[in-house]
Amino acid sequence: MSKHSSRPNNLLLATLPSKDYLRVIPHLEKVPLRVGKILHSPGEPIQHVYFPVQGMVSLISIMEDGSTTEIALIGNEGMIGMPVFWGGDYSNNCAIVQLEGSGLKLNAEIFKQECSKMESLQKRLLLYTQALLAQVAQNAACNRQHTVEERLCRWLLSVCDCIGKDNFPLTQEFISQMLGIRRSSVTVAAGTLQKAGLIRYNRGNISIINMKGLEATACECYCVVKKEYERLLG
Amino acid sequence: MSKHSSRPNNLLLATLPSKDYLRVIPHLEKVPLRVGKILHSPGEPIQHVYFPVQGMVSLISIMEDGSTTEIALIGNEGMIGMPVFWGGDYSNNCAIVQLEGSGLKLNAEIFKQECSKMESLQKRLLLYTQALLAQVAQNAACNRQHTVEERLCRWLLSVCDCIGKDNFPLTQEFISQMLGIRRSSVTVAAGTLQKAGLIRYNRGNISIINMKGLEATACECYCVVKKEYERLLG
DNA sequence: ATCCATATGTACGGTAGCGTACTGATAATT
DNA sequence: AATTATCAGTACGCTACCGTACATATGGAT
Repeated sequence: MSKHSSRPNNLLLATLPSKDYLRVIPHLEKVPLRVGKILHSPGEPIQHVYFPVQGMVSLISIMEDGSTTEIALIGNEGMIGMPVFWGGDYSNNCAIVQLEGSGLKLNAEIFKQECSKMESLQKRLLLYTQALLAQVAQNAACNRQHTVEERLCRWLLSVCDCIGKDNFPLTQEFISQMLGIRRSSVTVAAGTLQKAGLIRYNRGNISIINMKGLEATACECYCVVKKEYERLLG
Repeated sequence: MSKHSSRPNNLLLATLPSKDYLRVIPHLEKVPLRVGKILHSPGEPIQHVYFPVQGMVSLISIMEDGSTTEIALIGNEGMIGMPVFWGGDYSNNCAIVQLEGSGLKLNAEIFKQECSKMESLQKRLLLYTQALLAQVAQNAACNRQHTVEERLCRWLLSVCDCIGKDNFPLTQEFISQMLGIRRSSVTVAAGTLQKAGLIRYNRGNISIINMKGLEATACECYCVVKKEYERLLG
């Protein structure tokens, strides 16, 4: 295997120039990302940043009454702990692992030090910031304008892109918390999609059967965000 | 008047160290911000960035069907044209002036050049980025979880903070487009608030009468975002 | 094989907000 | 003063989704 292909499959890191890449790597620790693990909590200074390699992490907002809404969905194209980069140390959101995987962990202080010396990483993270914001902004509008079924389709497609598989273990309860809706609303919408032959549901396992069909049923937001990620992060 | 007090009342610029501040100022052009003026359009490279001094600018998302949703609300604490700073050159959103005012205009290329040489400005804009994202994220969750009346209260309070006055000219039609709802839904909600003695409405003019009462009726999102702005931008 | 926890399906009244349409009020224009 | 355009109030049927509750299915533990 070439030196290049031995790079971790996190796209932010993978595109660093060799010089900078070699500089970060000794500080990175490969860790498993287990479902339910909270990578940072609202209001608490972030101790470590993570570069996901596999799996999926959700950024969620939790209201006073406990209701949850997904703000953004992050996979191996991104980084967890951006407030460290921005300088605010923490945020009001919660980063939680939704699909098993692994990532590269880095102490926040070391990250700050190294980042300040690496223009390539800064540039990359600025672009990633814009992509992330595009996603969050689209969510804000989508939550206001689109139906449960449209949003569910969009979300399933996003998950699919995020982990690069067309089947994944997720309960309807889980999904309902991401979409900020009732569990039984998910059941109904998922049932419709299943009858239409777009997905198959099996006790906590979803398979995407007809990707094109899902895209047609999803709201425009899926494509809008996907294109923007491609434009910004290539 | 001291040299300091002659600084423009844009908080991002106002807090720069003197050295850097003096460096930017010759490039800034004071311009009026007239209602309806579009400062940048979706998908089009941003030519100028703006530092609002007075007035209010909305960042809005426009769907394929023409429906609009406000993503963020920006006043003299912020900057318009952040994609230039992030490196993506443009975004999918539209920046439009909602309340008359003025601002400082700066060519995007010059901004990039100067910004790359000024660490103080970069740091400040990174913190502002986090604040902006906090606002957008809260909107995403708020749009999902809260009622029209709660959101209207929140929005009115935000406008109030943004321009520092308790009365402002805004039609219900306008507000409905910001909140992503029908005009007549605004009428009903505003009517309730008026009967409760919290606001007064007069043919395109809103006065806030009972600020505390409005806060009590608004959702938590108002305070959450306000506190985060204070924490990050002090 | 049985039990149990977990996951999913279904039902039903309730309601917030929509789409649409029409009326009434106020300011600007002639 | 009369006309017009803009803005706000009201009404009404409709729909998507909620809150809640209960029934059913399924895989893992005993």
